Amino acid sequence: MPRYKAVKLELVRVLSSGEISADDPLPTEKQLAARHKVSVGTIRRAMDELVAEHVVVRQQGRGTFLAPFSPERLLNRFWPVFRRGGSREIPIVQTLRFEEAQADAEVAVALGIVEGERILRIRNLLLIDGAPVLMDDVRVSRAMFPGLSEERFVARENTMYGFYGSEFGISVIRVVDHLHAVAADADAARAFRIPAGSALLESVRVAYTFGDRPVEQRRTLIHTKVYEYRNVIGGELRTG
Amino acid sequence: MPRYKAVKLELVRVLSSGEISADDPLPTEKQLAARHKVSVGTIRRAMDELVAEHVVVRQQGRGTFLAPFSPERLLNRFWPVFRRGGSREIPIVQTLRFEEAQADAEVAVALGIVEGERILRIRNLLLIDGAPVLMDDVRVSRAMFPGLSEERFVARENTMYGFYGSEFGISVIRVVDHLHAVAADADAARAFRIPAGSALLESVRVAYTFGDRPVEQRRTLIHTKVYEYRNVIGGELRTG
DNA sequence: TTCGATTTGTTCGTATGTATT
DNA sequence: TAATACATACGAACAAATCGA
Repeated sequence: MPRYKAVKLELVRVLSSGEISADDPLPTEKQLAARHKVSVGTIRRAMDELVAEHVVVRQQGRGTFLAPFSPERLLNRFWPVFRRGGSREIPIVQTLRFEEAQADAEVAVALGIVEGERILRIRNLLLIDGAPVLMDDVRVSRAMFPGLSEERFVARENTMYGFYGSEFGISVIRVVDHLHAVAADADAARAFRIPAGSALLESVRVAYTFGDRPVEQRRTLIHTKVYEYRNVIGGELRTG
Repeated sequence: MPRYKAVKLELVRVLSSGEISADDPLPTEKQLAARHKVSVGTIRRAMDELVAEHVVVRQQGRGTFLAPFSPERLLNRFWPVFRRGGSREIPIVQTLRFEEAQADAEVAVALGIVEGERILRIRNLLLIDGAPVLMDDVRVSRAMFPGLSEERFVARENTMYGFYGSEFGISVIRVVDHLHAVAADADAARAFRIPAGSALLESVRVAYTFGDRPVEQRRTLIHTKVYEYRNVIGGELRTG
């Protein structure tokens, strides 16, 4: 394995340990080079990959920081819902349910826990311009979020992933969405004020943190009459 | 603008001109460095970005090549349809219609042409394991594909994007999918052998080549009973 | 098969520029 | 202003893969 890969792995290990607060910088290039006994160029090579993967951000003159948990960045990265033909809009979240439960077989597999283990189940309704557009059903391992209560959850001033990060030191770095079209059941029909049987977009998502560790499983129903799920493949290229 | 960016732009310009055949390598680092009067390291910096963007591939000892039009690579990159909970499967394509038409307002905007301009309209049914899973409606500018006939199209031994590349020198490098849930109309119901009104996943895609030039607009209906559209955000990170 | 030339991959070190504190 | 930290650029050396003589 090349040295820059080894350095990168070690950096990720440190970042995922939660020892680095979101606000203070990592050691400088020179310090890291000395510590790992490699040249500054090798540190840069490792850092360049971490930047490309949105794990860290670097600022000239300031330093290198863990990618921030700001709503702006997280929405931009993990919120693929847009007004049809238009831009992203910020939803208002209503928490409908917040309860403890036990993991069934499917959730247990998704979260990498054992069946019957305690989980939290959170249901949210998301409104844009007063109209219900999304309905969320989130399941997380109870053990991964000690001390999380409904009060703290609804009092958060951040996105859910930002909340995971700032309050529990858990960085969501990757999500996998499985998309299907489904017919609205009675619950969904009522929530979206549409006839039962209407077509809805269903997203079953698993979010991961470092080391491929699952953080949450989330089932989302999206009313795509006015909004849509937008996916860009190859969005990196910006060569006029 | 940094010099490596300028070099990169120039490289993209050359690659998009179609002068580089898919099989022969670009000039070597040393040659490019001499030609652009920069160091080899600067050439590498530009190349690294092009590799990250899947525009070129590099092989130690061989050289640098335009990203190949192989079905393997293109399916892996631009085909997000998987068996539910399973892996990607290769569909069989039936071309149902191949005809000339005129661009309506929506297509004209998507393809960056003027309303009424001649287009090709291609409808395909895609089957996996004998079952119809997708229905495609593809629209491309007639002028962009001179000499394209139904015979050549159905005789192709490649994916459509591979065909664009190998026969017309057009590299698809980015696609934007707009996903909605819709109710099956009579046409779709018949094709998929499902009741009219069933929920289907609709993808409206625009594919782009270099310089943000649109290549095709494609409306796809997906029967997500057994298959699904899968989207990974942050798939770059592979740090155990 | 072996060998040598070619080409990219990795690592090092240095110098200079630019943004931040 | 001065010190700090990242950004850009250059050059050099060696390693590893490829290919043809």
